[in-house]
Amino acid sequence: MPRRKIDDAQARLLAAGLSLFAQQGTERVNTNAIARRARLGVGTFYTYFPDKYALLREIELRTLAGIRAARVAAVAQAGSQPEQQVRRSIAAVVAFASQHPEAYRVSFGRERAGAAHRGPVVSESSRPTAEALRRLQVEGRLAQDLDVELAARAYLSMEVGTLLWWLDDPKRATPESLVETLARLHPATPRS
Amino acid sequence: MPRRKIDDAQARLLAAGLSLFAQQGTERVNTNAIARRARLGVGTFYTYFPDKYALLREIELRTLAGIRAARVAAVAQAGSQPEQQVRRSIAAVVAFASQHPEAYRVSFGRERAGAAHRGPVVSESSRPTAEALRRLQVEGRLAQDLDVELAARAYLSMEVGTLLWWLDDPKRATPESLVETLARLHPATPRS
Amino acid sequence: MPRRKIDDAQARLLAAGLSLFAQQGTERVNTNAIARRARLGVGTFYTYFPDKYALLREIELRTLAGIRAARVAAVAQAGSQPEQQVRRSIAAVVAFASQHPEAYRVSFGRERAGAAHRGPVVSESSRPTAEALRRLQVEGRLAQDLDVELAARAYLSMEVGTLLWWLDDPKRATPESLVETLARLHPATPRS
Amino acid sequence: MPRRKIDDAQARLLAAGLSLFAQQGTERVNTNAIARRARLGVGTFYTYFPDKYALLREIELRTLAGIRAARVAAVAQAGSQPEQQVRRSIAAVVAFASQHPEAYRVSFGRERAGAAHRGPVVSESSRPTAEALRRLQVEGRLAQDLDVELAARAYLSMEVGTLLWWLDDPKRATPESLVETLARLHPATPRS
DNA sequence: AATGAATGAGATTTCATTCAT
DNA sequence: TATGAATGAAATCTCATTCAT
Repeated sequence: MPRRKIDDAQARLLAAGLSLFAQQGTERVNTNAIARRARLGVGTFYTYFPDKYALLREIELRTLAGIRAARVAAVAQAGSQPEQQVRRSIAAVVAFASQHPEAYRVSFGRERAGAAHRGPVVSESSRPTAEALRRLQVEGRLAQDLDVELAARAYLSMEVGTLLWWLDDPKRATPESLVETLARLHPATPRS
Repeated sequence: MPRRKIDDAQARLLAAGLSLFAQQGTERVNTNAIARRARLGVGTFYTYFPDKYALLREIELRTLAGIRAARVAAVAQAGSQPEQQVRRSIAAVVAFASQHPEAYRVSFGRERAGAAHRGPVVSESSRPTAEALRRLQVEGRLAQDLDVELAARAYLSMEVGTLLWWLDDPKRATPESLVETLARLHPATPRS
Repeated sequence: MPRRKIDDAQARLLAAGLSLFAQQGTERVNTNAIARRARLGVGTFYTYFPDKYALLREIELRTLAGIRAARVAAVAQAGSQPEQQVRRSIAAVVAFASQHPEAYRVSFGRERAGAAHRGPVVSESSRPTAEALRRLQVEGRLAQDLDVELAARAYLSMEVGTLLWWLDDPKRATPESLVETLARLHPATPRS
Repeated sequence: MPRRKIDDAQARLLAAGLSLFAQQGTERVNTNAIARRARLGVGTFYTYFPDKYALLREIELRTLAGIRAARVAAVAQAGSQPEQQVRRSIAAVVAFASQHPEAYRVSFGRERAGAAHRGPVVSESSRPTAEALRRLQVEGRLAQDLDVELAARAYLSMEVGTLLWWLDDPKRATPESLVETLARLHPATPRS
């Protein structure tokens, strides 16, 4: 009997799942296919995940964590200027999506929820963005009557939607123009 | 066997499908359930639609047409001022989503296209928005270097994403604040 | 409402059934398709035939009657010589199959029986052949110990099987060579 | 869940299919019934065969192989005399049909291939018979102008048709009379 | 007599999950 | 732990037949 490190088997299942979900869509993929792709027995799948959607959720959580880390690092590198922070943060997400297109699409894509996919739908928290906007408001650099919660949520929707559209066909735009456009439309960015 | 007015059966199936899709999600609903809800025989479903996704597509197309019509009417009522047009157009869509929450969610929701849903995923064309932006650019009322195609697509993502989030729990915001926020973030809206 | 002569409707259904059965096979064809092809309402089918297999049976019976008539005419034209009669009879059947390939294939072909096809399977009676052989036996022109019933049945199997094989691809042989071969192998034909 | 010897399940399915096909006909039998008869789950059928017709085809191929082997053995046992070979070969097939009536009927019977049965319809190759006839022709023991291909095909049709007719009711003839009659009508057999 | 919308029994097929090895 | 043959609930789709018009 094959003896691999536990993490090896789990990692193989995650990779297999990610690859198949991205290629064929969440619903068209079944657990047997994931196990086969991972070169594991069909029963082994259930040693690591209770079902297909648990694996999907794990992929989503890891993707979210990756994006969060990328944002934090980018903001840390940026100076204290809000505009600089916004731009760096956006650039970090665009880079992430570019480097992990499968993970991004599987985690945020339309072809995503599933028959029995119950748990809370994964989405980036709008908290950090909302708080950053509030800080600007306090400093008087942003219209006082803007609903920052709503604006933060709206901005994130835009970011996700635009990146998914871009990943559908990366020739649609350069990463630079994406960053530029998203930055300009960001609530914190002043316009002429 | 029951004889009803022609097209009655189709209308019943559309209504039943919309209702069930909205309640349970595209994948959890099967054709038998739709037919039963419509008080029709299981085979009758297939007299009107080749499969579940054809019905879904029809719902989507009707929703799209409804939104388009609402936008056109709103813009026609607005004067020639671009800002007024933008705001009216947004208000029209918010009203549509508010009045047809099931149709909006089923047509645009993350609760996704699904397994065999092949046809082109429905999404509003970003054309009209892009052209409106371009006109403003020509008139010098919008930054010359903005990528209007990209901005239009980004704006629509924002609008859809925000409305879906709102419909998940309409207490999250008033329709007025939604319109206000979306209008402010619209690419055509100048900021202080 | 269309008013046609009764026989017209029945004839149309028979023609439509023959054509569809030959093209697609007995099982792949359904009553709705037959009615549609006959340009009649789906319900009209049941005015003339209780089900698909009744129509099939009617086709078979007509085919058998046609073959019988052709044989009788051929034998009548032949003189009193048995060999001449055999050859003419065979030629008549080959001509029939050649002129009505659909009817022959539908009536005798392998792709024939059906789910609920109950009635007696259609096959040419071996009676006339057996009696002709018996007459030859009495006259001392055929081996006394030949089982004429069996021989007659065997010959008919050969004729039908060979003609079906031929109709599958008529380039396989000329009608003349078919007649020649079948005649030579006929029990009544002397060899060497 | 039950664990049986590998291939046991396949063998059970083949036996169940043969039995049911022979009893009720190819079309009246469904995969569920086959699985049930084999005392296996409905899904197990699809582990071994893609559909009903794959199982049927397997039965046909095995039948064909069995007949071929029986013929080869019989001819090997016979001496070098052609007539002896012909008679032994026929006797072998009659014995096979007698011992495996279900397999013979299912494989060759009018109770036809059916709806979706696509693969090449099974039939014995007429090659060996044709070549044997040609050899006799070369040796001058058979009329030079006989079309041996056609004669071989005709003979096989006769054999199959006669055996099927016999199996419909074995009281119709003794195996010996069948062999005798088929042998006499065989193209290679001289007549008085 | 003719129609065709409606019907629902029944067949096919998939796949998450189990469990003896 | 790992395995994969076996399972059966459930979904899709077909089509012979009915019957109000």
